[in-house]
Amino acid sequence: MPVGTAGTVKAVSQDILEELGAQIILGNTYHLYLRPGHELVRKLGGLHRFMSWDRALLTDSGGFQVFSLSELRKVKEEGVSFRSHLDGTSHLFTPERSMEIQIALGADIVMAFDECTEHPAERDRARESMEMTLRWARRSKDYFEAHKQEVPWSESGHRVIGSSDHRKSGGTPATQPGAAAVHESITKPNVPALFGIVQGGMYTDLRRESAERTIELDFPGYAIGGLSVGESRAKTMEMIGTVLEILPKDKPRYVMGVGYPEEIVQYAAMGVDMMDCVLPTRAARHGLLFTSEGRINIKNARYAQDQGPADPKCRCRVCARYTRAYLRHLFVSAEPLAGVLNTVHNLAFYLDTMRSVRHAITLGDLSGMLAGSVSLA
RNA sequence: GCACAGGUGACCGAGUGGUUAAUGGUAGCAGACUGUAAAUCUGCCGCUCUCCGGAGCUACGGAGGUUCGAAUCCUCCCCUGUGCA
Repeated sequence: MPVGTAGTVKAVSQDILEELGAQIILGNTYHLYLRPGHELVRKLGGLHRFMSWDRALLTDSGGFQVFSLSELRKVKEEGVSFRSHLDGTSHLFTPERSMEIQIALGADIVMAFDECTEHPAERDRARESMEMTLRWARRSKDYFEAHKQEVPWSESGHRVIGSSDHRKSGGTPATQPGAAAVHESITKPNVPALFGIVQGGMYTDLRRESAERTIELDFPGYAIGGLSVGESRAKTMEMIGTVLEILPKDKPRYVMGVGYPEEIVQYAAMGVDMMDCVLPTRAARHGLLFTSEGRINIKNARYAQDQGPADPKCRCRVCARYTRAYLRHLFVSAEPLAGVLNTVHNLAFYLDTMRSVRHAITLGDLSGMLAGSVSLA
């Protein structure tokens, strides 16, 4: 899942995301609450409609910002008080508030408000954090069940611009004739789903307990959070493996915030269904490209006269059209197009990788990909 | 020709007797980035060695000089800009 924190997957437009085959993207509660404000988004018909994205949308609860904005927040039982990174104003985030905002945004998948435990964390601290996340999960669910609303603008999958009540008019696209056909086969549930989040630091028994007690709350999907926060990859794998043994296989299992191409293939092979990561998009804007030949830093002098595509095996529109020499020039020149093209390629690479994973799963054999994944990046 | 103002490392530009191989930028070279405070951040950036602690050279237009010590003060010369002839 490409990450689109502020209602946009940075540097690429929605039509390109569709072309790349992205089926779902993320939005972020904290960021959209601060700007432009969830009430405004609700008033404008929900986040799908606001950003013209009629495929699936998942909103993160703000739990990660508890971790990443640690300088600007204070965690209490009731919730987390943040000082806005934009203007310094104070805001209280509670599980109920997070749900209220996410419901207003109108995402298809809503995440429980959790505390992303920092690393390293002492055992007692990790337990305390895990317990808090469990209590917040309960509160998130209670509020969500009592207040959830139909997901706006995603019923038919038809893209309808300029009509706020297209469903009432029979779902007929009001404008953009022909556009509907592109997404005709895509249907989404009307009712949003709330996912619980497993925490527990880097302690297998806490992870296990967190998973078991989160399952007791009975969510339609489960996420594993608090990973890739500085621990070794072996540790990440250990935690994922431990939790996957417990989480039900017939529900989506989502590892939050991972990873490098070779990592996400491994996680998928372990049984992970969903992942999101800023890496392909952020790295792209910083000049790092993921290719079948490994990572390349496009700003390196060695590419100044390289007439080949970013990735000779990639079939994306960027690789089909532009040379490494040109991509380097754009980056070195700080041209905005550099970030755009690099992002398109990296997302293509990630989404292609996952398409291959799905294909391999369909064929019943992921081992070949795993063997080959060493060369992925 | 005269009068002012200047000449600093690839470039711009601080520094006006001593912690100065010389502040800052830019350019250049490389690295980091994992539920996005990130089109961001970090390192290197005179030359030669290095056991990476450092060592030795050469440097602030040129040549002399003053001084224990000079990019900084003095003399002459060269060059640039502006104004006047």
